Amino acid sequence: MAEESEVIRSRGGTRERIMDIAQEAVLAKGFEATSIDEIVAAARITKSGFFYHFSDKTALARALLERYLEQEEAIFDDVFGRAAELSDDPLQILLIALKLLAEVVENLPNGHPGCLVATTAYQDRLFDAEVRALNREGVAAWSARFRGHLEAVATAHPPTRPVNLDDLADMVTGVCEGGIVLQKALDDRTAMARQILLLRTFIGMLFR
Amino acid sequence: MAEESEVIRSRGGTRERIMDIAQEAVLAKGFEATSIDEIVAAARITKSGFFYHFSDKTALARALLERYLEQEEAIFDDVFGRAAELSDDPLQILLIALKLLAEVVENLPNGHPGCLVATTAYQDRLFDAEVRALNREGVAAWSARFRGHLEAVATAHPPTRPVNLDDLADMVTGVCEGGIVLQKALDDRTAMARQILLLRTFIGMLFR
DNA sequence: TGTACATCAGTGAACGCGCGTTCACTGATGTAC
DNA sequence: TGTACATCAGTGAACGCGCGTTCACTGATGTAC
Repeated sequence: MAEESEVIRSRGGTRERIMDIAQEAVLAKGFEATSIDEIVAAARITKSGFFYHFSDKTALARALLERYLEQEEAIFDDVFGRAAELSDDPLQILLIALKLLAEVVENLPNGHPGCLVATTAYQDRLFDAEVRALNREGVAAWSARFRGHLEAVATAHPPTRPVNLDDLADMVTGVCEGGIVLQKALDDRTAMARQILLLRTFIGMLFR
Repeated sequence: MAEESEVIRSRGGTRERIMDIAQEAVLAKGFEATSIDEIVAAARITKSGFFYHFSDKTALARALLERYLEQEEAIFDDVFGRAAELSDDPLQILLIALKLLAEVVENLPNGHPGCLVATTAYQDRLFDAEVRALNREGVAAWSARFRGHLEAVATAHPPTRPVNLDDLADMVTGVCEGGIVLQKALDDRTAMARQILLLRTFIGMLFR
């Protein structure tokens, strides 16, 4: 019975497995409270095995954040890409993309597990300038993307009230971040999707 | 020269000083990364002095969160109280209150230092059911307050589009939380106030 | 007003455990000739 | 096809430091009679 849990060398997958386990723990307890011991126990390797993949614990933090930012970019590419196939109007594309985004986060198994950008921001004294810069640039890239779409929308449909498009672009990120905090604090896995849909309603009102 | 830093027993103020120091550190590094050693060094007492005021470290977490929730309630009492003196119309009261709230957070010395509810939510596996319940009830109380105001607004000024008032009430909290994350991640101390003012614009549009 | 006792707000020394990190080593797979 | 060597993906044992917590004690202030 102990034999069935024999070691299966998962060729090349160990690093990703370490990161998956670490990310889940970091989003639930914070970075410092997540020990290498608990990670390697869950990953079924030894501590030295961890240090083969990461030179030290801060290298894990950097790798986690880099991977997370790439994954989020991929999600945004996906929803805006699918939206662009369904309409030619910039406003419709944005509204469809926000609807798709709400669906994506709603359909995650246990709701959105948390944003690594937010935990990093709330623990930034733990990290060096490089990680903080990565976090800043990650959020700035999201805002730049949304800002681009919003400019196209505003050109085709002048807003009914004067608004700062930079602030509105930031609000897309902000409502997502706030939605996740609500979700975690209220223990309500639907909060984030509902917040995104409400922002969508406001954007729909503004540009018509 | 070493003599001038003599011990001044700050009658009764030590506990508050411990909590001020701890809160600043918790909002910048997380709870577990904030050591009792560093707190007592900054507070100029010994470790045993800390344990005179708090039975253990989790008692500090609970006290911090309780105090924070009370302080936030006081701020909301203040802005809605001042707003109610300036108008009789529910919509105007809400819009004035949001403007005052934006001013309050903008005028904090270094911007809003961070929300303890958000850090707690992002580290909830560190805490027991009591602290998690406190956090949930704190956010629920904010939403209930906003929801009350929104009902009065909706009665006097029917919304121009169908919206769920519960979601909108949550959004006031959510935009604040998201604004703080943006502020920290982008290192831009004005982000939170601008997000609140943008939400105010949307609310103004919705009820007219 | 004086004395006895209680409470307040801490001090100082010690504790064991868990943490991140290092280092010499290993067995399986890949590559060159 | 066989052999030599290099690289990959780890293992196992040990390290010292910092962490939260405990415990016996203390000196100043407050209260009862």
